[in-house]
Amino acid sequence: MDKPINKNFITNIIDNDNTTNKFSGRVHTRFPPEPNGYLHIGHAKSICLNFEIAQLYNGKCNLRFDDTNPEKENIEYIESIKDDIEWLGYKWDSLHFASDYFKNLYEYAIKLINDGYAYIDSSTPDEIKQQRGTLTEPGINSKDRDRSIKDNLQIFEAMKNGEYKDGEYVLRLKIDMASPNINMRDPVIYRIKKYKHHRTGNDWCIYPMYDFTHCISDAMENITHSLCTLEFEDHRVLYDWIIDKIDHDNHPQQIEFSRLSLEHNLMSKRKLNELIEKNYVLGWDDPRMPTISGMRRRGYTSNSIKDFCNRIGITKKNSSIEMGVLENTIREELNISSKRIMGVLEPIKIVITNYPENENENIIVVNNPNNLNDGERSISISREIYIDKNDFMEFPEKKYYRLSPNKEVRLRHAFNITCNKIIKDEKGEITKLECTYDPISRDMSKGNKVKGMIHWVDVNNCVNATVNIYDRLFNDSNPLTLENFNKNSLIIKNNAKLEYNINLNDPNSRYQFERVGYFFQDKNSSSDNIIYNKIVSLKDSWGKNKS
RNA sequence: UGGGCCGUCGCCAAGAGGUUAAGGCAUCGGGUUUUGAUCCCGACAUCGUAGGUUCGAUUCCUACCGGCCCAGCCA
Repeated sequence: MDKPINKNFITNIIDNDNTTNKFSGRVHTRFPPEPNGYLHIGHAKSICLNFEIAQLYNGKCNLRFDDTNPEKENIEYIESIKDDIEWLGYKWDSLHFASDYFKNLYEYAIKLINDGYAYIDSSTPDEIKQQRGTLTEPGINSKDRDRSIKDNLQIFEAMKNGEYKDGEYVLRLKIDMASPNINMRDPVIYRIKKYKHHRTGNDWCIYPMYDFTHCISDAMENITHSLCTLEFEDHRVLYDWIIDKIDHDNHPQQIEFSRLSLEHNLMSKRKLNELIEKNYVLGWDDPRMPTISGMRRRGYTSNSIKDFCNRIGITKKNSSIEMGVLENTIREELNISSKRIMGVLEPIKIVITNYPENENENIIVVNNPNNLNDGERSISISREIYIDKNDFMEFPEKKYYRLSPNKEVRLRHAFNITCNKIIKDEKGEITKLECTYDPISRDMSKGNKVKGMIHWVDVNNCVNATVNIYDRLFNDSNPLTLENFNKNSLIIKNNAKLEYNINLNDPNSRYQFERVGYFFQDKNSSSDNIIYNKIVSLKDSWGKNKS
């Protein structure tokens, strides 16, 4: 997707800012993740927005880790986030950590104390909660609200020096306990937390909170447009209040847009982590996960993810995107870019009784009928082949036009066969089919016209593989808990037979297994355990009508 | 019930006083095609409701209705 980002209400705001010269024509965004989990497709929406906007306006986009809560954050997450952004194909203009600003933040806090805009509170968390009031009732002032500036300064410094225990004191802004906006009721901006930080070690035992940190970090980085999700709308007045009170000359504009939600998925780092902890999935990069790393492992391309983000748009409306939009995006790309091969997921053996033994023939076929530049390959067929179990029905339902007893069907790229005999084991399971082929039908124009065409693989010229078939993570379109987990979200086909032309040494190539779907080699695939993951099915208007 | 937002086709989403109310996904027809795929053609909304302003409103105003967010020393 090299086309530019679609215009949206945010680009409209920027266009307007540019005409009024609000930021002298500058556009500088940032993507500010907290390193407390892996990035998911919802983050991709934000990443694309921020980076694409910077690109569109010849501006800049920073990557800044919002690492103000050492208890939840770690280096593994930082590395994975950088890795995912790079994989998406974006380059940040500069890399920052909120923790780099701890000193500045501390100094700004002192300024606010000096100016009478912040005070030290010794209230307990419970007292603070009580005094905050409710949605409909105003809060009441803390007993410490009028502590002297001198005392505030002295205690704040002692807090920093580690002289108090966790929770003993906090620094709060002095705004308005009666504000209808609860965020303005003297928010806590510093807490004591004697916890080793992944970057600053034990340098600090007080840590600034989001509301105080984020706006100042934006201002310091010269950000112009601070894009965030809807739940921060109520925080914008506080954001503006702080920038005004510290009197910073760069006052970024916070603009909120709605989060992405994808049907049949969860988009909460906490719950995704729970899926891992409770062994519903194998890890952050499990191909079923809506994480960037999971989708990458499954076989989604970075372009398809960017294209998807562009298609869904940016608004302030809460919305939920159907899986079909995502699936169609990757299908559209892969239809053009991926070579076709044949692959049988659940094999049934067919013996073509009138085909000579110990012989085989090679057939030249195009790699991608929708992209002839992909060239041709040679496939092999002989007396014994495999076809997929669901391409045969002993008692065919109406309009089933694949293989069934005494019916003729065409083998893709080869010739027509007719099923003459079903061979079953003692349990009644079909083990083999005996068919005859019509030599004349090698020439399509000469054989019988048949409606059905199925894929197959030569028994003597194929590779064994395990194929993972994925389905939606949750059955419910809007899962709220893990209870609705789809137990069939992973079905392992461990006896698949793939056409020998598949290039096992090229882990980056994606294939269409004809009539089935698009597949990608799993990262754990090896020469003695070949594993492919289904990225997405082909559309199937027949199967769909049945279920 | 305080405050902040949102409401255009099944799902997204343009449009901002006069438009045939874009486009994508989905769906339904039909045509190519021996991948039930792709591709191509066609069908598919009067804009949450009710009033008002106006020659004229999805676009402005008012009131309702419906939905989301906020009472962490999380972000």
